[in-house]
Amino acid sequence: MPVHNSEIADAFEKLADLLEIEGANPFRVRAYREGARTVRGYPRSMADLLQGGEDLTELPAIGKDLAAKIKTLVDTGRLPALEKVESHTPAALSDLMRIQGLGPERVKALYKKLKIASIGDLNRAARSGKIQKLDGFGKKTEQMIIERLERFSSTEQRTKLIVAEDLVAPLVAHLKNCDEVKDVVVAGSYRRRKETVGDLDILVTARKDSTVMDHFTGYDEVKEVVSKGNTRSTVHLRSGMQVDLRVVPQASYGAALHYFTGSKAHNIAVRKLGVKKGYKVNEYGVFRGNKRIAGKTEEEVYKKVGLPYIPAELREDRGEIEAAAKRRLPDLITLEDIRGDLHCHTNASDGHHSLKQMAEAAAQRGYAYVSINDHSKHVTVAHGLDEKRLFAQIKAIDKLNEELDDIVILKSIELDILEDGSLDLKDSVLKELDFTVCAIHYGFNLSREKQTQRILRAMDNRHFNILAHPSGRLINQREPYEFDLEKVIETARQHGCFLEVNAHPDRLDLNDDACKLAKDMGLKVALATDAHSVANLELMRFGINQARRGWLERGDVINCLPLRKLKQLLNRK
DNA sequence: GCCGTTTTCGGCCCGACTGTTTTCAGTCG
Repeated sequence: MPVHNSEIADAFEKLADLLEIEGANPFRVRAYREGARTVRGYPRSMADLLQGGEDLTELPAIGKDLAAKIKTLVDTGRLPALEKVESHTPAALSDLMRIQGLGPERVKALYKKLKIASIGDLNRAARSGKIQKLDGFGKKTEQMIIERLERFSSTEQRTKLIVAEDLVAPLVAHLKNCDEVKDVVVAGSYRRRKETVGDLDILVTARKDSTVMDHFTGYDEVKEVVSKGNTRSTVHLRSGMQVDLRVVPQASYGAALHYFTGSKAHNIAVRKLGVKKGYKVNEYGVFRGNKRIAGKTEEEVYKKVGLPYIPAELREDRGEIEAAAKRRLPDLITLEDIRGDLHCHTNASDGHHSLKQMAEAAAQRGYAYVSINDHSKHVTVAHGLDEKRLFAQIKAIDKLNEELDDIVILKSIELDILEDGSLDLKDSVLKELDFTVCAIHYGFNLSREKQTQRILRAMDNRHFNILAHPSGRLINQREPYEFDLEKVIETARQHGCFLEVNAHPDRLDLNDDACKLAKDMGLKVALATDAHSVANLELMRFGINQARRGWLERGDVINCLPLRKLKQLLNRK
């Protein structure tokens, strides 16, 4: 079993936690955390990079030492440095750090004085009143620990963006109801349009002595006020979502928006640029000495540190700072660039609406074309189409295309890739289609090698055009299956195939990192909703979010092309 | 431990809130 990037990152983070508890050099601790972040977010596996003879110290935040540790982990599956630390500091102490309100100092004190080395120990000690007697702890801290422990197991998961949107709308409306509030904007990962959000960061502009904080904590849905100050408050909603509200004056709006949008890594990089120029950058502005020299808009802040405006979706410190400095930021795709949807179902399989309803809804969105991609016969639960029914659908589409003059329906299918890499329907019917979208719907547990071969073999069929939801993951529900994404991208490029960016908010597959990898490797993608109803066509915007996070431009997405050019690309011959 | 159009050594982002304190440490974002 090859070692996963996430396992390497976990090991580094654990090492960082334990070293921090031991009181190691804080910058050394940070170095492990930053190394972990690089490895976790990297779209290619460290194992593959090493096998290809690449130099890991080329990666950001990876130096000689971490590169050697990664190699050891990949070669042996073990990290001696971590084992050594674990021999004198219990590994489970890093679990205690996951509890909100417990950091390295408190965990160390709990371990040294009360021998607390696990969540269970902590629970017993808190409930027996031992913790409040410790120096630096008190009754409130003990109570806080008990409450957080109760919450600990249930609230680990991040919230899908589309779910967060439903929480945001009424809350923003509530805040706007406060007369003293001018602007309300949701910042954080929500504004960066990340596929999931951990909490909500909301920024409002108002005078410092306004009543907005009372208004905020008085919101109906607030279950618990965690902290409350003049400029910052934190609450938990009944839904379990944590919301941070920050209040800043109008003159700081841009600086605050930039700061609270993050990401943390992006902010640190921007601040470092500021320091180089002799400025201090914080949420109130850009300062030279005590004088604020920028802060009203985000553009101002970027300009002062020598950069053009960077779109929120790119702010992950994944190269956008360097690209901005060279004036080489991508001109990101927008929803208006999309000319059609390339993955839609009808009630012929598991969709809810008819061919005609789907086509008319797509036309209403201003699309020039839409493709119909019902399931193929292997997906029996979805009443997938066999050759005969697909022939019938092809005829129906031909007929409908004659009737409709404002949109073209493309004849397609969501074709199952069988376990041996063959396709679910005969070439005799596939050749009648405009193109195919092919997908894996079972056999998720094949080995990485077999799964990769399955996909590559499928691509050998000249009727294979687009690989749908390439990783098979369902956010918060199902991990991606094992396969070699890089090899799939490379083979797709050679064969004239494409990968889908499935826009459904449960999938968003390819994810952002993979979008960027495809782009860097010269492969275009198809952005498609996998709509199962007329309403689902609206989900395209989530795909746009993910594509923008993956640095994609109009030219990287095949359904930004007019129909004639699209058809040329989809004709493999 | 990483990193370098000042540096291969000496730096490493910045502020708010809480609780336990009599002036600040710890934690978080």
